[in-house]
Amino acid sequence: MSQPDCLEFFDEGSPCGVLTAEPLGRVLDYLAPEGGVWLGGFVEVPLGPRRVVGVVWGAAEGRVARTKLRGVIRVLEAAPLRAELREFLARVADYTLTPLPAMLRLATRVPDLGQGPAMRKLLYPGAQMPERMTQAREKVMAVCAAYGGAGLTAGELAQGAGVSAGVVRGLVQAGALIERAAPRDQPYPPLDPLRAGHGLTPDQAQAAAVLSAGVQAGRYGTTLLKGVTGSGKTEVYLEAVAACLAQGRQALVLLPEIALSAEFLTRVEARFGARPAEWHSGVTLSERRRCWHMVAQGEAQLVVGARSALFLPFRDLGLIVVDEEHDSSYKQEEGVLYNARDMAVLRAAMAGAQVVLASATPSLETWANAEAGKYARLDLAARFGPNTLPDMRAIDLRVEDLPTGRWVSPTLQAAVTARLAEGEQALLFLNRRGYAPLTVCRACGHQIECGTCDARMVEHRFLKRLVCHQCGASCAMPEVCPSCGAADRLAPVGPGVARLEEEARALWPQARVAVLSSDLFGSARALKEEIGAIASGHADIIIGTQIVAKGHNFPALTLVGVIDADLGLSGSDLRAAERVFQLVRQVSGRAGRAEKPGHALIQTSQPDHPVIRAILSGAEEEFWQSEAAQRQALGMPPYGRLAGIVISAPELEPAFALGQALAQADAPLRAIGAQVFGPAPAPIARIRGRHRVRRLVKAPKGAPLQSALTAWLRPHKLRGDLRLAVDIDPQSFF
DNA sequence: AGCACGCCGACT
DNA sequence: GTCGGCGTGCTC
Repeated sequence: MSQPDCLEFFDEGSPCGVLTAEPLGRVLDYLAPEGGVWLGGFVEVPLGPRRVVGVVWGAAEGRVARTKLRGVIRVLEAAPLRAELREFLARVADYTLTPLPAMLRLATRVPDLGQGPAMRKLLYPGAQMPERMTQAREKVMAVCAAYGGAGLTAGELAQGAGVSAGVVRGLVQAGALIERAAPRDQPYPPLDPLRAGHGLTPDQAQAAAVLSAGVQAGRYGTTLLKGVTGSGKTEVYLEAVAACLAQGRQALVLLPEIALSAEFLTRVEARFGARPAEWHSGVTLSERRRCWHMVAQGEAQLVVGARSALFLPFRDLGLIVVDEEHDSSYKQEEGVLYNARDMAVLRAAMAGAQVVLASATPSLETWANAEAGKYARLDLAARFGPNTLPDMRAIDLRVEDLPTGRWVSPTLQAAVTARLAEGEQALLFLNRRGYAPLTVCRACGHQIECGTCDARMVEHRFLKRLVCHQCGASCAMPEVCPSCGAADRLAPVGPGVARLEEEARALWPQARVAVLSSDLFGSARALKEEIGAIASGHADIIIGTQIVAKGHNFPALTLVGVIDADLGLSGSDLRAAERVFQLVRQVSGRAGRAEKPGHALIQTSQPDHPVIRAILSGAEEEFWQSEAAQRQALGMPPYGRLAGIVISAPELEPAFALGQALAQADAPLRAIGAQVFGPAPAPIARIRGRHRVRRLVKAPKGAPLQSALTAWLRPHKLRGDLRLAVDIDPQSFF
């Protein structure tokens, strides 16, 4: 074997390093199996009494004597993990301070990886009919004939005919059915990049040409594609996808809220003549397996997926589109804490791919990167000329003087009534993030909280129960106040979706009211159906949380009422202003998509707040500039670096004590000029019975934050039930 | 993560 | 005397 080959291939009996998804923290050495194994190959290895799946990660570490090594059991059929993805996982692990096994688990979340061959037996009608025909046999043959050339498994056939497996087996033996081996996972139908796309305006065509040229160059590059809803962002970046497919490379489109992809997939199908591969929590196990393997074999040209699709084993990735790049759901907040938008840029840089970050309201980080010249920037003009922003006005809640328990001001009420009279739709938007309506006793002021979390309980009128929005625990609505015993004095305070719905039904009894709230739908499918029904006019008034602000098209919608724009403005949240700006802007931009003029009414008690003023004036660049200046002065991201250290334990005491102890030896942090804040209760101070304490570390922009954190935390070994998690670039602050 | 080993309370 | 609680440690 020549020298370079030794780096890539391990001959039978030679030691190799294998990474498994077990939380061991390092690679284990095994002897290569009969026939040898390639670097990156998926293998089954013995681990203690168990057999686990792993990946040949590199040369043997050599810390265990060769004679004591156990052998690889077998090499799996899955395509080996490519160097590009292995390196990417290692880089993400380093950046997020995540153990490598956890990264491998992210990248191999596919069913049946360790299971049998990628082939299965399918049954087809045979040449002859069986000598003895029975009713059961006839049913089987009829089902088989109905599916013709497609072929069915024995199980499917038996189930489809409503007979036992024995009947099918008998027919195979009699030669009436013949078995043929077929690949378990079928390739996706080819997408045609040359199909005529949507007619683009000259503006859009030019932007598409710039993006396509970037893709054709075959190098890394990131472009901010900025344009309001309706400016044709999707059509433009689909042209970049077309250019990528035409090059024979693979493309990935990331979406924040996969529940909203029904319309999107239809648009992709219209553009390319077939549906792309999908990757998100809603797809079936077999579709998931098919997607993963086809991506690895290069048989999936385009994947549309949620953030975890970023870790699919692409063969030749040429383009990543991050749609609605500002969306906070790109930040994974549990388990491996990563930001898919930022990691998409990293992966693209490693794969020599282009990135398109699309948004009407980019995050400050992306805006600043474009400003600094690190990203290119393309601005799309609104499709219907410069005056397509809706007519936006603030409603001063200090003047309107709403009675308690009412959230729709007379001005907003009149506007909605006027829209309904025209047969148009109105949206009442609730910025509910970080905000839970309280259930308060009017007699003594007692507030009902969840038994295991610090979150307040939210009333579900329909269910007549209180539900914790943090852990999902629920309890029956108490009849009397648990504190003072007063009967019938418990009342919800603050606008929850259910309360707003009730008010809307009272104000407009003749109108059809629809509620769009993620917790009302058990599945993405149910949500998709509801959105489709609303878009086609099955509702007059839509009540929703930020779920409606994520790229959906309601043609008859001409009025948006923001119920309480103050909710996100108070408090110490770093991104509060940014988020309110984005949400209101985006949801407002939704009004008047069609020919009818749009209106946005924003209820606020701070109409002079710079954020509200920027929203109303449409002075976007000014908003970002002043926000950027503020962050820069404070040394906050993107002009400084942040990390959260979250310590959790069943009891508050030990968690807090460890938080304190961390301050004792902070030399590694001081060495890089970092400051430590806290310890303080974490954004969610208690989850599922665990108390959470957080310290925040702020470091200068260029500082080696990760290595300093590692050095700082290394001496502290966690005893008992204590857990410690590092959150690089935290998103949540309240 | 599993699954062992190992050292202290309530049972047949 | 044993069964079993889960604390600590190992897996090439």
